[in-house]
Amino acid sequence: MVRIFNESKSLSSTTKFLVEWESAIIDLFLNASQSFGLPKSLGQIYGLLFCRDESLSMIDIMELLSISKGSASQGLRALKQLGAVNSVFARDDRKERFVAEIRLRKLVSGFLREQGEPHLEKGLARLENLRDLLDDEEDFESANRGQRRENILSGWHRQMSRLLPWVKMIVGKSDRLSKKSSE
Amino acid sequence: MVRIFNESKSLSSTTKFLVEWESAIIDLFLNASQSFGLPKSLGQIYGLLFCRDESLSMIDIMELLSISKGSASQGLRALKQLGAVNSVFARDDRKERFVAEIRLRKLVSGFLREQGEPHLEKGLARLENLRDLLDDEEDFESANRGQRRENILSGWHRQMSRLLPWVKMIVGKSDRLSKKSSE
DNA sequence: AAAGGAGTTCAAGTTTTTTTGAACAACTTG
DNA sequence: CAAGTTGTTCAAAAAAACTTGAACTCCTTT
Repeated sequence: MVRIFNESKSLSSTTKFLVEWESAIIDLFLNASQSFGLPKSLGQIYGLLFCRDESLSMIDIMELLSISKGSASQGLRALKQLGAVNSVFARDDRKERFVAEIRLRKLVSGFLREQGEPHLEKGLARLENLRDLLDDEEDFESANRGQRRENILSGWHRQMSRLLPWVKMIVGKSDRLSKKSSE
Repeated sequence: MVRIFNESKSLSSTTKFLVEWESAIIDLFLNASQSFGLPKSLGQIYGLLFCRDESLSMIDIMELLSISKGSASQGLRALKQLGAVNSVFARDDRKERFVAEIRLRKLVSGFLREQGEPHLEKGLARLENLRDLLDDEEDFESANRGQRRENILSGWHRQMSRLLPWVKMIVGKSDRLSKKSSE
């Protein structure tokens, strides 16, 4: 009984193959993903969800993209972490289902939060470490040169820290304006 | 005669080993390089040049970093391409010598020019290709869904294109303000 | 024009990253 | 609670990226 229900639902709502333009979009995201330094599979999975109106289960994704369970599981976890996909839980169904986040503002801020901010923090720790090393430097010339470099790096760090909020703001603003056409 | 001159010059101006804080900075750039999706050796080379006041030849770089001729050559080419290092030609010397570009504005705009803009152009080409595929789509439902996706992607493309000039501007502005401390 | 230095190229080797799939854990159902 | 489903983990395999070094080009010097 339940089985019949599930099958009929799948047939009615989820096309079990990719049409040509969907493959093109998936390939587009695959490339984009790599240029952002993320694994290909993240791009593929996101691209697939981006194409579909209905939510997909992990198994749908594995089958449509011909990727392994492991890739699908890890890819979806990373995408959730980035805020690029959201889970949907349908009652009557034990499976978790996924949809793509299509608000650019959310995508960008998730990316900056997960990829940008950690690097800035790590950079701060490294600068502190550098200051410690400079305190121990005996040679005056060298210590002086190191100090000048430390100043430059501190300045860069400050400027990059200031940049991130602006990026979020600029993308966010345009996003809200263009929302009418996509939602 | 010439040999003696060159040797004495090298000894007086270029320390033939790395001090501790220099290694720390080189390591910092090595990591930064990777998080920007660039090869490690680019970061190492840039980091070394960043530390030194005097220009270095390719051979100096190979020796100080213990990297191969090939890496040094390719790394320096990529860094020049990015605008992150500049060549200096000393007369009396056939070797090309290099110095690091330390103006953040230049570094950021070079990076965006070489990494950001090409991706935006490629994206535009892909969008055109996508439109062609959609024109050929027979199924009405599918074509309609594809059209909605194409609209979203076009919007994103527009917004990202607008973002780049802002980033250059924001970093450029702060850079000019903090210039007094580094130059 | 031979010898030598500076720099480039690229096929082969090395390292790093990504993907796979089998084993496992957690839950439901009959 | 045995059997079935969903999803995670991680060691090993595969793929991708990076580095090396020998061969080569182009200059300059003797």
